[in-house]
Amino acid sequence: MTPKISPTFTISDLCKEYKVTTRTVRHYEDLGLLNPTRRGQTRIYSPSDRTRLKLILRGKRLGLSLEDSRQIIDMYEPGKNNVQQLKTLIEAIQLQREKLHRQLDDIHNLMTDLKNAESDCQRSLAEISKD
Amino acid sequence: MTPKISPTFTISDLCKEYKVTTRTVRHYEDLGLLNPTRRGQTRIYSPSDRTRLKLILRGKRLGLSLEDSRQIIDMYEPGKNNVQQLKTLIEAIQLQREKLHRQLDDIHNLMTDLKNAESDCQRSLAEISKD
DNA sequence: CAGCATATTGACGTTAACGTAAACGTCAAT
DNA sequence: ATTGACGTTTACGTTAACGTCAATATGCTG
Repeated sequence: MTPKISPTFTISDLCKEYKVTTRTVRHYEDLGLLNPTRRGQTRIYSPSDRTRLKLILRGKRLGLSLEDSRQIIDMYEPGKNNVQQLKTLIEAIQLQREKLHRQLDDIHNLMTDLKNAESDCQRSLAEISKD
Repeated sequence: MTPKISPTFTISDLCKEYKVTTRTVRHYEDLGLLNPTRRGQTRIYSPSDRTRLKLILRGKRLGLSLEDSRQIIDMYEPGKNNVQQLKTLIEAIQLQREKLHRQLDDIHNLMTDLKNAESDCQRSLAEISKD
């Protein structure tokens, strides 16, 4: 078995891929959201680091704070063996899910509103072109 | 026909209803998102003001900036007669709708992730209780 | 090996969205 | 006439999430 060698990324690799600045990526590291290894003093990012970054940015698009994202990402790694911790974690997950449900509602409503607004505009345009 | 008299609200009425502080509501006014009338120097809010506040808060839950919300709310009032303005407005509306579609995608993915995370937790719990 | 791109670490600056505190007006009830 | 409960303006403070330098190191490339 040839030991699968996973690819690595430089900071600018990730920055180009996700359209963020190096400052942003380093900032996420300051907050403990990313933990790249080092070659010398240069940061080396693993595929898992890359995924975490992707998840952070998804969180941002949903209006989550970086702190929120950090917690959510931590939910994916059930390193917690303690029963109580597991139960607490499940509760936290369910809370997040409920929040997402509400957000789905909001989006649906806003989409409807915008659809109507657009229809109104179209109608106005049609009116105008009638002369 | 008795002229329908619409209800009015004080600042604290709205604050209680939507769980925000007076500072927040006044802040929205500073930014031009609300325009209450005055009785003396006291703010009087109309049902329409109330609706606008509700829309602003919905925007916030979706991660919109106040500036974004202001623009979106303006989209509902097509006071724009000019053809070019209407076309520009329609484009803006469509952009917002695309963004919402992306957000729907993000939410769906995040929901799936959380569902899986929860399943993992449940399984771990089941494992533990097997002794 | 010189040069240039790319990396690093500070450290101060900025913007959005309020918080917080002071100092004051208003009105109804005691 | 004083006491609350609510309202107002003004203004400085705070937090999150980076931006923007500056000074310095590292590493490939001709």
